[in-house]
Amino acid sequence: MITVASCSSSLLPSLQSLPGFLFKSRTFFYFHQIQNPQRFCKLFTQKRFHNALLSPQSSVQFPSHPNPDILLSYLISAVSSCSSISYCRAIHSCVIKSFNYTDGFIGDQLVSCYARLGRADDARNMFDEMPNKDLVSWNSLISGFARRGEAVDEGKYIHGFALKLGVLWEVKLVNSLINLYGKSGYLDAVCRLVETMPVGNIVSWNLMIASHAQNGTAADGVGYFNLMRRAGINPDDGTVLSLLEACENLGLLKLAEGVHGLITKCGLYANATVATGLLDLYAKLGRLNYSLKVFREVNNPDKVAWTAMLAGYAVHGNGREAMELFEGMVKAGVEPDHVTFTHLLSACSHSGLVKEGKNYFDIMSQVYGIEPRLDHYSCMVDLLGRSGLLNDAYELIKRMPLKPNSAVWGALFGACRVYGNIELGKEVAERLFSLDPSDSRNYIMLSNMYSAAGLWRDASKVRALMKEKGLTRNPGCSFIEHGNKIHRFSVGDRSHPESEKIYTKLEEVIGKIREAGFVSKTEFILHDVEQAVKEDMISKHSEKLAIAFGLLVTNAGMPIIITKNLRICGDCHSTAKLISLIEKRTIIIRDSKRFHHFAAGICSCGDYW
DNA sequence: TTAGGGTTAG
Repeated sequence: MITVASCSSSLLPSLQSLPGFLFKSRTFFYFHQIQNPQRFCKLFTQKRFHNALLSPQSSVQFPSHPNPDILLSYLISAVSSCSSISYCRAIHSCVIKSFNYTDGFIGDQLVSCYARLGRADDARNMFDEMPNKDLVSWNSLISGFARRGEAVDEGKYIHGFALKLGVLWEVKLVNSLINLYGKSGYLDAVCRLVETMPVGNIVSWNLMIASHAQNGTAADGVGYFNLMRRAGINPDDGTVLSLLEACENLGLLKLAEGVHGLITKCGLYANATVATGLLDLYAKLGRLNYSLKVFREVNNPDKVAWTAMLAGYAVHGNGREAMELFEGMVKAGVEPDHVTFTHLLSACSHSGLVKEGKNYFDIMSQVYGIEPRLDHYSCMVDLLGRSGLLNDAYELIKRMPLKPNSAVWGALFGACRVYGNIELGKEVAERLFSLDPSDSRNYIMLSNMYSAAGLWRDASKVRALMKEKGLTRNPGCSFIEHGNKIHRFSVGDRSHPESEKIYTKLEEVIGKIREAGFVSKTEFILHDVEQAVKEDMISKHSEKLAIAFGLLVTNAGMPIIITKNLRICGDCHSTAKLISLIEKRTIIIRDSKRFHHFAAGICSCGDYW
């Protein structure tokens, strides 16, 4: 039994002699009597206690206990499960003050807690305080740095140290280092380490696949998988998760289907992490129907699985479905969290559901006790801005208690561009320039805004500023899968072997839509050049070339799925709509922000691109 | 009477 009592501070001395745990919130002191440690541990994972412990005024005191190690151990495991950095710090200082535990397993646990909470520096400080470090301490520290993903120097330091200590060939340590180097973009070091490694295990293989997937050589990662199979090693959940990551980076649906088959064959489908990873991948590859199929096959989907499906609906612009899914989630008794709400709000915004989005934003804090974060604010600004409520969006930014970041201002900037509000756009652009002076996208967008309004002089000033800062435009390119290969196109690209046919097809299709009365939206060209030249440039945009290629190589009735590295341009957007109508094709384009489904002359984004 | 390290999905 745990008894929880709130009392005034005058009762404190008498309570402190009891075995229990004491903490104070802003107004009350609470005392927990520990008779059943397991329940005690569970208690700390409950949210109502987090709030008290999380408040800045809270402090933690330990009354006497027959075995303080046990008490601390419970506390620390509670810390790691409640993911609270302030609580972790409170325990840390208490450990130092009251018990002076700076080594042994208590120290290891704290290093691990900090590492798992992503606090590499705190983990490092704790680690440095410990006089006796064992392998577990080392591994905990490395995993903390790996999570941060920019720790090559620390990796080298630890690597050298481990060599000196003669513990490098502990497989878990090597794996930690592979992970650290891989996450830090240091693939060379990964390969060198593995070449000299006496013996690895399945985790080492999985990490090799993941390291390649994360560093732009996903095809080599798949190669490692084939080597692994030839070596007679059976894949596990970690293997397929690494492969799913490789699929995402290669963008190959065929490969994803192969991994899906592998998952089924190896009986890994029951693993919630694997199934969720698969459904997320299908959504990212434009196959929302496959995602839904996987989702329906998951037994008792958890919060993450529901949210992954919701995120799929959101990015494809299926707002109503997302809302229904959310209702289903609540009905199933699964508690949504801040990530769920981010995607739900984003779904509302991508579908223009203003009233609904506002309502979800309200109930998020009022019903679910989730305080809005920056992501939620940028969704709300996008939602309001998209429907033309630019002032409301701006007011929300002024009112928000957090310091707006570039995502929040960027959402408003996007709305300024769509609604041609140059005055506000200029102001917002200044904010973005000061927040992120080297992000060329903001300069391009402002310049485009001026160009669209015919303000050529202002547009060229922005371009000059870009040049002065040495910023270049990230070249746009589009990708399309065909015959187990990704075909890449850039503007005016003639490098494809089928180039002649592609241009002929493109001319034919554009001819058809011009006959239907369509005029190129040449305001999307940055430069102030002759109309004819503009039309020529814009007609060779990478997404148009990819569409023409898709029309050539796929059968009638098949959807054409294209990925673009930047936002789709307005002219390509209109062209894709008309092609979908004239050629009777579904065209799906994933740009850097969302999916556009073009069918029968309309786009799922409702023309707010 | 209990706890720590390597891959791990939204």
